[in-house]
Amino acid sequence: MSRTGSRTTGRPTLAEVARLSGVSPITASRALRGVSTVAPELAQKVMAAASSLGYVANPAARALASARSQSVVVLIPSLSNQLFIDTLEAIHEVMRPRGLEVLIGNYHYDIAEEENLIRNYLAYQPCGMLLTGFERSDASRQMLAASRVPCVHMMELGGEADALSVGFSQHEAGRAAARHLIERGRRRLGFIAAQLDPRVMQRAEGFRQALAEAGLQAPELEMLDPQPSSIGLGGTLFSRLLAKAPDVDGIFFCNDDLAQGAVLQALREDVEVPRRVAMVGFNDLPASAHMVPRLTSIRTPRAAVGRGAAQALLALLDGKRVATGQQDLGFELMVRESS
Amino acid sequence: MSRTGSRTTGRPTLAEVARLSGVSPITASRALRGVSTVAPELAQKVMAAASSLGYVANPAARALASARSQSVVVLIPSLSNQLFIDTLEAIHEVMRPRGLEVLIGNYHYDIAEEENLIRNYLAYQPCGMLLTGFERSDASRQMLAASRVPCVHMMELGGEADALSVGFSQHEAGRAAARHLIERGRRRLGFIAAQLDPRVMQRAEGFRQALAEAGLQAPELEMLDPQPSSIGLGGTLFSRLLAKAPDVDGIFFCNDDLAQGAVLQALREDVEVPRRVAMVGFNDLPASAHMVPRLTSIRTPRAAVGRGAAQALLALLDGKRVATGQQDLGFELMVRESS
DNA sequence: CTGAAAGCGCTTACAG
DNA sequence: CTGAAAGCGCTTACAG
Repeated sequence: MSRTGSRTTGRPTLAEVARLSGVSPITASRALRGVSTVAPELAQKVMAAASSLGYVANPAARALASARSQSVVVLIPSLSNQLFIDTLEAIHEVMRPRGLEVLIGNYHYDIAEEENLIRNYLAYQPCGMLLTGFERSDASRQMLAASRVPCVHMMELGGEADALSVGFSQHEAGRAAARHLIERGRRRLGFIAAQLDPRVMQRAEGFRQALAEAGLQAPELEMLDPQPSSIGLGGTLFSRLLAKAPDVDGIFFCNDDLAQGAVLQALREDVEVPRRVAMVGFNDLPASAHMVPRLTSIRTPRAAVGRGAAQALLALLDGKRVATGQQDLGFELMVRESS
Repeated sequence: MSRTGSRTTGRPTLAEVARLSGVSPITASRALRGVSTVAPELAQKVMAAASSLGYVANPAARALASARSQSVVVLIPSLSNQLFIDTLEAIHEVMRPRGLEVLIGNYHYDIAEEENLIRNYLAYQPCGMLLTGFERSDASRQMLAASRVPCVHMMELGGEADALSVGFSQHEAGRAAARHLIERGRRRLGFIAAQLDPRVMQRAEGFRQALAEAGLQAPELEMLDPQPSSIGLGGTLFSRLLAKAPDVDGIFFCNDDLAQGAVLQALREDVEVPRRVAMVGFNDLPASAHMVPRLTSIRTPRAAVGRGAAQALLALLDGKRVATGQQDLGFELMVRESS
């Protein structure tokens, strides 16, 4: 009946493109998706018709018909940590040119929230998922497995045997920080950390191991605070550690914002850095190289992680079995003035 | 034929929920969407069936049938400016509980890229759009108008008569910065800016106007650089301005990262702040209150802008005509040590 | 290499 | 307040 069709969108449809180019809708569909079986001349015609009409495929119809959307879900624990912003940008740069939409889910370091996000996003039938690390609820793991959506894990290495991951060894990074301070002649090494997510704790372990290897264990010089990491907290924890253990002569911070807060607090309290206390940060956030003194920090390959994870996922989607399960992108110690 | 149905998703469907609760699919649909005409007892049954099956509606099917998705598109010029992160978070906090998905488009301060994003996102049939400011291409404007998708503009006030906006007066903010410095007795006022997007230029105008009102115009003390704003650039521009005009005694920075870079550079060059040069930043980013000296800055209501814009859009969707076209959320001058 | 038929899982009108 | 019918705009299988 109703050709008055208030149900239609007004946007050009595949059928119109097909009509204009004199082929069937299926052929038009194939041509537009770049399916190779279409004769080049027909494909040309279809492309021309599509662009002359300003045709853009309806993603909902496409998803419904194929039971798979052109969306990739990325789950990250925080948006306020610059770290993940860089990773997200890199993911976008890889995915968008391929016509894939990136759905971002921030679970605020809350495993139950991540589970809800997974439940909801699975309904979108994403063609792939990019996850942060390996810690999640059993329910999350089951939903993910049942959905058979291809996943790539970011930031950490490891996980189950068949898991794909792109990241670096958090443990080794923590170790490298400690060894650098030890090589600089420091003997009373502190560790200041916040958030305390799995990756922070892996760095803590690496740090402790290096101290143990050098016979310099000092659990009394650790300040672990579960609050979110921030500049303000870094200053506070630094003051507290110094008051409690005036002989501390080197500190590793689990994130640069803490280190930045500490170096500013030191300036305020006239504590000489690095003469009295050397400092090493983590992530090498943009501000660190400009601090006074300039912060030594471990530069993490966060953009490369996003890019690598996105590319690994694309390879999976293209049916290319990815060669290696774990991609270790390493890290780099940027030695500056604070150590 | 194929009840082997590899086309189905395996996920529970509305039909199954309907069968389990003994109603028709339409009634189940209505109950799940909270359409009020459904008898409470039936609605109860449907809800129970849905949750026992773990039913989550297929957004693609929903969007296809209703010609409208449950997605809201947010277009922002940058992700590396903490400013927009806070706005995005606030938007998510309002939208997600309502079951709306937030699609984020970053156009990197590039109007042509914004146009592409609009073209592509319109295919998703979003139920609404949140835009940054009013500057965009004619094509963008036409597509938006033709789509009839409800829009709310963020950050700036103004626009066309029927435009909805939530923000604050960038012009007044620039003026307030200048007046504060003048009240502090400063007479040679500089302006350091980067990115030079429309909002920066509006602040510049306000700043200039206040100088003019006080007879203190000094165009030679303006350093405008189109590069992206960053801490490093702030330090560089500050050094350059000081070298060029040693008598500058107050500076307004269009963004806090520039001001942070300048205050750190001043520390390095032994330029006393505020004795020799007072500084006022913009946005009051988290690090500013911790600088040495602590930065005076204009705190912008970025989370409130996101929240307000999201709520205004929801009101529009609910058919409540929003009372006011412009929502001025103001700003606050945070006076600290640098001025 | 191309196409006619069927169907993806919902909601929109329209009745009653 | 409830439902049978039709349709949203694509793609999947199946033929040829």
